[in-house]
Amino acid sequence: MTNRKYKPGKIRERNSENILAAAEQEFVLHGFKGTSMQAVADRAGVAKANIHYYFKNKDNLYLALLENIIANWNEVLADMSEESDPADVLSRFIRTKIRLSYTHPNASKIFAMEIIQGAPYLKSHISQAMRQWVKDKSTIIQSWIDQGKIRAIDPTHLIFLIWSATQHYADFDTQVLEVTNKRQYEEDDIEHIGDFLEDIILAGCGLKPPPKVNLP
Amino acid sequence: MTNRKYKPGKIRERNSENILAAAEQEFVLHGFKGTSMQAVADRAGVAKANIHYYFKNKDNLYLALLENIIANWNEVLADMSEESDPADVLSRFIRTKIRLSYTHPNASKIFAMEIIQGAPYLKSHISQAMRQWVKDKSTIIQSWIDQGKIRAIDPTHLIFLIWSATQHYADFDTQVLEVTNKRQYEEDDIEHIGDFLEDIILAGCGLKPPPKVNLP
DNA sequence: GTCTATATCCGGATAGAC
DNA sequence: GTCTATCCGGATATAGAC
Repeated sequence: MTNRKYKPGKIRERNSENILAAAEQEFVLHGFKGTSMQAVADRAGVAKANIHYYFKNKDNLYLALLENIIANWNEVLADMSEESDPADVLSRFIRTKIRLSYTHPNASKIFAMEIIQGAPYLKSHISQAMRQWVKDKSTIIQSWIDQGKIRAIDPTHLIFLIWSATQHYADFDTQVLEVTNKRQYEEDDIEHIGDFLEDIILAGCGLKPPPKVNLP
Repeated sequence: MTNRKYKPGKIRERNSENILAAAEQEFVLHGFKGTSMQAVADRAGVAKANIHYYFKNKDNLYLALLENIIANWNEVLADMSEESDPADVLSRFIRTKIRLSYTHPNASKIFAMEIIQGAPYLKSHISQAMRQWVKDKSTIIQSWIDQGKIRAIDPTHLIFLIWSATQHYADFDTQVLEVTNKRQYEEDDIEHIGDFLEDIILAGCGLKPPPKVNLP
């Protein structure tokens, strides 16, 4: 029954968030088709019919999750420009994405599975908003190359490289943790991974001092 | 009915391969739970009951696919040693994996989804065979560092970097192709991606001539 | 070896009492 | 807003004729 004494809108909000959190877990573990509304309901602690009350159907529930995920990523690199310092921008790009993988691993995984399966729900978003985003950022990186600020490398593939290298730690955490024999990531690991990727990618772009190695 | 005149064993083999190929497609498109035996049967052009005759149940069919996939990867880097030339080994590693992503994208995708969902069927393989593989290769890379052949970087994370950067083009091909506005990869694309990744990663390891960039 | 038919169960979705 | 009961389609798996 509705507890009218305590802010009516808050109940809806709290239930809605519980359901979304439960759905996130289930979709990661079993995929879209493999997730049952019953399992989501059990995990969220509500009756199955209530999920339909809040989200109409399974598609809508899934889409609500995807929208949350995309919204979170729109802040990344919002402020980069042709005048920016490349080393600074790339460093922040890498570290922001690594931190997102650490704080929102499930979001990254759901997005990954959606793309791997052919992006049935996100294809239009990718070919529009995301393509434009990559185009904009690539243009700025190209301008850095033209200014001699960084080495001549393909800007689009540089973006793909940073995406893949950082998301790997969220999407494949099971593999990374098993191989490195850890139970979960610690703050130190995140720091170390950020250092490693910044070091090797900035060096790859010619943004680090010359290496101390005997070249052939 | 069995056509006894023409090599009885071959029929079993051909059907088995058809079913595996069809299952690969379906598992990629819909995930493990989302794939129906009926859909696999239709795609393979056999009756549903025959799949159970050949593979007993859905789990076995999936496991047969996973074993094929893993067997394919065991050739990679089989011959690297402490005496090898790092630039040569890393270059071949990168290009072999890119080519595998090009020739067997579905294998990569099924493996990726399995890991993302927590590796329910492969966890033991990862914590045993795969962990040992990474340990062995990391030891060799570390010896290169000790010999001054390459810059001091974390060997394990270098392996993760190459894995993630190369597999990205198979697993996220939908995203890559939509963003770059192509319908499918061409030979030239594979060449270009190989060049890009070899260039930036070898430079990151200090295996390329000093960059022509104004350092701060 | 291959097919049809069927047993058995579980999924999403909704009706309707409270 | 929340719950129980239920509809109905579709899933895995198997039995048994051919």
